[in-house]
Amino acid sequence: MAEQLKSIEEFMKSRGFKLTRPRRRVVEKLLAVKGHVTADDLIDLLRKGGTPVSRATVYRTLGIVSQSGLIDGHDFQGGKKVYEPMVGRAHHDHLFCISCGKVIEFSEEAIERLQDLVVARYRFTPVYHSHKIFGYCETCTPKPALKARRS
Amino acid sequence: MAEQLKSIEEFMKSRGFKLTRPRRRVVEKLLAVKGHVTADDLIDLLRKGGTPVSRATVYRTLGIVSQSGLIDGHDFQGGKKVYEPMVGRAHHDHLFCISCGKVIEFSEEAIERLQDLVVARYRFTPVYHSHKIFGYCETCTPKPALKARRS
DNA sequence: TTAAGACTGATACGCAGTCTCAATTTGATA
DNA sequence: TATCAAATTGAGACTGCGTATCAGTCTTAA
Repeated sequence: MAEQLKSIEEFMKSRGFKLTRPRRRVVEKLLAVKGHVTADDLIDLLRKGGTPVSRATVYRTLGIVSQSGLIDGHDFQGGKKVYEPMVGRAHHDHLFCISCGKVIEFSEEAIERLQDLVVARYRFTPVYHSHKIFGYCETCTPKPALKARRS
Repeated sequence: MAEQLKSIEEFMKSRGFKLTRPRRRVVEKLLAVKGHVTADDLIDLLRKGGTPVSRATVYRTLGIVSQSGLIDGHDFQGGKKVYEPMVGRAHHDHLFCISCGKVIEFSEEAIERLQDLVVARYRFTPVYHSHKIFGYCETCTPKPALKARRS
């Protein structure tokens, strides 16, 4: 955990940013939460935790740290970005349940390698990618015996 | 083209929607444009074409038709959705150049099949997916001889 | 201590997309 | 063809995420 913070601090230094107290609060809170959080979640958590940080700073900090690859931002529902720490974690992609909102992580080395082939084919230099599969999770999948869910 | 419109009309009928004149205008314009268009592009094109359709109707129509899989909506830049007709086209995914905005389509059967394995593993019922690779296209990729582009 | 520059926070703003609701259109039926 | 209930439309108000602004604060180095 302190290790993770250190990585982020180093990244920021290398880019000429300072890890100020408000920024540290944002990053620490993000690292402390497991799973996905929105910017507003963080703002709330910080305020409730007695260490409020302004919206602007939260957004700015997330923006800066996102560039490092140490945290990832995803857009699942459209219009609300969720963040998750990636420090020390392997890359993964997501299944998103369009009924209950559940997020399942998956990683498939073979897909990653095929992506390498694809980008090579187009002489494209990849920076990051987003691979999301939307559908119904096991519990939300309409059972054959039941009426199909009305969309 | 008329064929494509027919497919869309059938889909709408099957869902209890009418293909009214404003909706037909939106769909026809979308089919006429090759490549990607935003909702605002369509609104402009329709107005300039002398057959204006209100924002609300354009958005509603795109929303309805999107459900059919006959048109696809993508979110490349975050905050502005682009649509493309898919009628009679094979599924494909995208490379997006974060420097010039160029969009390259690719399709990789092997990746699609691996996705099937992934969803089966989690007993997930896929409805649609989005696989985007962001980076630099051939012309925007910084050449080794040149200074690296500042992000 | 001081000055330059980075950062913060309150809030105004931008903008894509949705909602509202009165007016209009549609299409099934008589 | 006339009628009417239901669906749709359009103008514009509204929502909500995220960004820009800018005066005031904090750092840092001399």
